Formats: sequence, structure tokens, C-alpha cells
Amino acid sequence: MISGEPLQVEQPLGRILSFLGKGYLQLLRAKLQHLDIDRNYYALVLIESKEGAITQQELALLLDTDKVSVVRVVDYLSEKGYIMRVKKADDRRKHNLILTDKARLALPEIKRSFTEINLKILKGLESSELSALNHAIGAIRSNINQNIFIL
Amino acid sequence: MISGEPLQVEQPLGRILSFLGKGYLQLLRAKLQHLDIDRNYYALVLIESKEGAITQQELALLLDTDKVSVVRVVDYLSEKGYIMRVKKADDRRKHNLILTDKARLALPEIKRSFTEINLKILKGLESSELSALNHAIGAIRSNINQNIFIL
DNA sequence: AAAATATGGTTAACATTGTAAACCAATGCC
DNA sequence: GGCATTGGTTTACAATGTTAACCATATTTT
Repeated sequence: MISGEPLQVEQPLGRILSFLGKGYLQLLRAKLQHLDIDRNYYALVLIESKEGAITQQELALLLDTDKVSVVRVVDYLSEKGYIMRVKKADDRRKHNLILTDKARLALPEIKRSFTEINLKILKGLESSELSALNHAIGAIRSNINQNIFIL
Repeated sequence: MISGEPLQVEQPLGRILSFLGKGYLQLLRAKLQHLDIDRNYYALVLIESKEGAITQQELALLLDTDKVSVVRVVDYLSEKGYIMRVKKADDRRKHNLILTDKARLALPEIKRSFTEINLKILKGLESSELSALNHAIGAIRSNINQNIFIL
């Protein structure tokens, strides 16, 4: 839950970020609650962006996760009728993930929701602040990656 | 895992934020891995900041969570010998959470780690960008809260 | 070509986390 | 005393991350 409590000064930055991320997801789910899926929206967008020419491994890479988690995502989305697994002819170990009509119908709204919520939660920020935020996010990303590599 | 993959353009902001939050936590755990706890550091800091005069409900409020989750946190930290539950004299339903010596010994390093990692992941950002980031975080927080209230 | 190895995907197991419901003990209210 | 409320606990279930073992298919080695 997102409460009204002011954040403490010494709050570790990681908590704040996760917290915001969670709030975002809540908004997204609320906006898309009439769909019969309540997660993995982004996976659909990624599949669409590759036009059915994506395997589960590739999806794992794009989602920054591993193949086991992707199995769950793909199971979920295909149970719900949004995608189908199709064995590839050239390598029958691989599965191409292809979108159903149901998914194609829902996707425009899903993508629109991303944009809308982005706008909504960034409301009131000036463009200079937006670009600073963008830059900060990139810097934090690269700092984290660097430090994690070091172990 | 934090990979080197560049983020997609249309990546929903929520994913990015959660992602950064996760990376932060990884760094924190790595830095504090010699402790025999690998989570709930922030709860300790909060308890310290209230000097043992905090009940589980109050802690739940500060952690933005519910009392069930707090039971788990408190169970964990007391199993590991960092805190103790003490029934309050004035209301024997309430438990005061008090820090053990072990916790007091570890806390300076924990707090130092928060600061160090904050610095580390914000490295390279100018002070104007930092304040923009701060402002942006506040704005996003309030935008999210507002929109979640609306439902 | 047979054997060994690697890869894509699946399954199973386990820990953590969030959430809801039912419950107990202590308190406050009438 | 009877009743409702509050602080905390327990149980249960779903979602998520992680690891290891496994199967089928491909690739490499000899």
C-alpha cells in the first residue's frame, strides 16, 4: 500500500525506488483491470515488437530474467489466450512465441496505458527536470551494474 | 539479475524503478554479507531511531506494510538475536521492540552502508541533477498517491 | 556414425513476499 | 458483566526468485 507517511531522511534509496515501482504497477493494473490478465503486459509488448520471431530465451534476456520465470510468463499468457508456442522449423528445441488476435486487440490499449501512466506520474515536472531524471536513471543503472560486476 | 541490456524505449517506468531498487538491495546485501542477516536492515534503523519505544503497529506504519508482515520481520530479527519483544506495562497487548547489543554493534555499519551505497549509485551526478532527482521522486510519489486514492 | 557435449525448454522444490481471514489476549466502553 | 475494539499471532494461498535435475534436440568430437 502506498500510504501518506512522509519518507524518513535516511531511507535507503532502494526502498524508495522499489516502492515507486510498486505503486506504478498498481496504477497499471487498475487501468487494465477489465482485461483478464493482471501481469506480464510488458512481455506482450516485447513479443509484439519482435513480431512473433522471439524465443523464450530471447524474451528472458529482454525481461532481465531467466528461462524458468519465462516459462511461467508464457504459461500464464497462453492459458489466458494471448500467445501461442510454435516450434521453430529450423531448430525444434526453440519455441516461437506468437500473439493471438486477442492480444493484438488488447495491445494498443496496453501500450497507451504505459504512456498514460508515465505521463500521470511525471505530471508537474518541468522538461529540465525530466531530462535530469532520465539522466539520473541512466547513471544509477550504470553505477549499479558497475558495482555489481565488482561483486 | 542486472544485465547490460539497454532498456527499451517503451519500458514502463515502473519496471525501471523496481529494477533499480532491486539492484540497490543486491549491493546492500553484498556489503553487509558478513552479518548473519540478509534483510530487514531498515527495520533496525527505524527501531533505533525510536529508541526501543516502538510497537509493531508503529513499525508497520513506518515500513508501509501491515502487521502480518511485521510479525515476520520481528520473528526474523529476534531469531537472529537483533531485537527482543517486551510487553509494555501500560498496555500488555503491545510489544516494545528493543535492540540487543548485537544490533547496536551492527547498526553503525548498517547506516554507513546506506549512505555509502546512496553515494555510490548517485556517483557522477551533479548537485543540480541530484536535486532534480529528489524533486522528481517527491513528485512521482505524490502523483502516485493521488491517483491511487482516486482508485 | 557413435559418443560426448551443449542448448532450449520444462518440471520440481524451496524460500521470500503480499494479502486475507480467523483467532487470542488484553483493553475500553456501556 | 457483556460487548466491541485493538495489538499481535497463526494459517493459508498466490506470486516471484532461485537452484537443480531432466528431456529432447542440436552440435561437436573422435
